[in-house]
Amino acid sequence: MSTDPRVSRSRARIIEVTLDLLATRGVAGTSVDSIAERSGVAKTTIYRHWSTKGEVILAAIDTCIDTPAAPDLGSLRADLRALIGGLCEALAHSRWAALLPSLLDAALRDPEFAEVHQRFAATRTEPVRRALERGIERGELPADTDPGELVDLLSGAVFYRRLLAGESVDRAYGERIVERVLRAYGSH
Amino acid sequence: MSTDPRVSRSRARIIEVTLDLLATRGVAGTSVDSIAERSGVAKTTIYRHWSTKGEVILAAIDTCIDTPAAPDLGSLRADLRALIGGLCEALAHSRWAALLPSLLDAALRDPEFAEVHQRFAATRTEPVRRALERGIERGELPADTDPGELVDLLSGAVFYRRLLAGESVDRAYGERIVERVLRAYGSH
DNA sequence: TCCCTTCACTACGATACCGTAGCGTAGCGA
DNA sequence: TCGCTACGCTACGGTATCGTAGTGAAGGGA
Repeated sequence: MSTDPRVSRSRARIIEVTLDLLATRGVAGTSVDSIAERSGVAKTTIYRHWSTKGEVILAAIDTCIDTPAAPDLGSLRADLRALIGGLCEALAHSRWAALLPSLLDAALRDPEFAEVHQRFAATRTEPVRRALERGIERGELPADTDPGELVDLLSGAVFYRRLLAGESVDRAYGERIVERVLRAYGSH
Repeated sequence: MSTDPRVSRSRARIIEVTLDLLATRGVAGTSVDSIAERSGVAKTTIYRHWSTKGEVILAAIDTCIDTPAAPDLGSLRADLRALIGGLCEALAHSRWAALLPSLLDAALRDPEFAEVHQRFAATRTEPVRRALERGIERGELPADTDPGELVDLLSGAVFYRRLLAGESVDRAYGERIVERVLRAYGSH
């Protein structure tokens, strides 16, 4: 009952090429024909595995979700430096970052894409939220701190710089942002 | 040498409908045929005014650029509250906000769209930068303050909340962010 | 009034794309 | 070895889209 190696090979090639095309041409610019051509997998085979273009693309994007390493390092500062620094690196190098603008756009008009984006965002935000709550419990942050606002400030700066301003971000930048934001909450 | 009223009428209708379509269907989903159909202006007429679909869309987007009111209110806090509050309102209600994700995506692959987005971003950030420089001169901010970092934090939080998290932003939220960020720079 | 511009309309040609059908082949597992 | 499954290939039908051509009507300015 194990999977036919031909199946997994086809699927892998299709997903791989689809991700490449998504990164360079975006969701709207990625066609099934181009996936077939670039992957060497016949178009009919693609439709044997997924019944619709949208499903292929969603399946490909789904493979990009990477849970950020979220260790409990014992202090809010250390946790945030690790998390936001990691976010910067992901935004600079990961596949997800390359197709994020396209995903964002698609999510506006298609609930299925919206759901995938939602899942991405949650995966990224959740560890930050947990670190913040630990910080509140430890007294590193005021008890009435709004975690959402902090997430907006931390993640926002990084995303803004990368997506809106079009500049690069690295771990050092992320750590600078963490230091600055912590100061706004009285953490020294 | 004044313009034929028929010309300006056609142009206005085309731009108007194009903006509507861009907001609902995005850049990729907006076709010349649909613009013609919805506007009542013949497709041939559209091509009399612009030689390419891309030019029509760029012309439409161009009309969305609105320079934010940038008064010198005498204090950094007042200036930022006005500017970031205005940004929140623009993100919540303006046409530009509705087509921003699509523009962002298009800018990744087309230098013409990138240039338009660049102009948008500059129009928005420039007044903030100037307010920050005035704040540094007045001593409301440390002399070695990096204005870019502040812009990232202020605008970033707002954009992140609206575009990435998909929640709404209003003037009150913007002002909260301003207060929080100012605290990080020792302004009380 | 009269001429010139702009317009709407229909009809194209060309291309790209989606999703399907049929057929013969090659690889997998028993 | 042998049957079954997945595959590649070619060829469709249907639709959407871009951009162009030609014609006749309507609106604007002198």
